[in-house]
Amino acid sequence: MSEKEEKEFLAARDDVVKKVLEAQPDDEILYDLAELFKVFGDSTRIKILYSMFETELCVNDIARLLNLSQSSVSHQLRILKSSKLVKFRREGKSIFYSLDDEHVRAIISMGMEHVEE
Amino acid sequence: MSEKEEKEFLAARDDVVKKVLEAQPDDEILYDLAELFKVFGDSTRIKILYSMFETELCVNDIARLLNLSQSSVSHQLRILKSSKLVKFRREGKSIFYSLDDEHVRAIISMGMEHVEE
DNA sequence: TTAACATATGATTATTTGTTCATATGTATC
DNA sequence: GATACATATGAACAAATAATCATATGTTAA
Repeated sequence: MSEKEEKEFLAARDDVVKKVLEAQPDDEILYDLAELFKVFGDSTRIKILYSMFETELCVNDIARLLNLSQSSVSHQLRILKSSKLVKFRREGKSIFYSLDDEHVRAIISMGMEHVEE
Repeated sequence: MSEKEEKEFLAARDDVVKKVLEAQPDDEILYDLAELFKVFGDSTRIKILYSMFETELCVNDIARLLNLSQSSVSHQLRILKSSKLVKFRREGKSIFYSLDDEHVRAIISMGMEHVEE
């Protein structure tokens, strides 16, 4: 590369960087996005989410199903709740959890497609 | 709840648990799925991925763009590479990275929709 | 209101992980 | 080959986090 070409290359890169920077969402949004994926990024939580793919389950169901302590399930459900990934309703002594919306299913399905390649 | 109702309730729950267990993918798959989302679950990596949404970038571009050290970017790109989320090509001294496939964009977009609610 | 059951939560601990610093590898130009 | 530049990598350290244990809260039925 000649010296002139070199200069042009650098200027071109600067241009690209500047444009990308303008198109980039606010840091805050990207931070929230990462936080969201972090919730999906634990195998216990993924198992819990997946078990609710077709039906609602109570805490005890999940604990037995996945061979986890009640405490552990409860802790994880709290995280899933606060990320709005699951909703719940009380019925007597039990509390039934289910996936909050179609986004959750869609995100998991997309991930599955990538993994199953 | 009468004692009989109680018994029926427990039997019904057992049934549900059994059915869910049968429908659940292998642990190995769910583990891989969690590992995949874990990669998306860091704000530095999300920023890197997002910056490549429209165009390929070299390591130095990304470092300047996101105000990160070259080393840090390189480490993260290694993780993104091994998860098959980005591909790359060499051009002279530089190495240009880009998103590997449409799944990556789709997963990020889905996440964005959830976050932006 | 007490006993029994279901779920939630706080503190502690062990593990995982992202960044930094130093250095190595790879490429082009002289 | 020597130099300069771009990227990769290994080791070490600090911060984040999931499981466990103990205990608290909430609900039902006697």
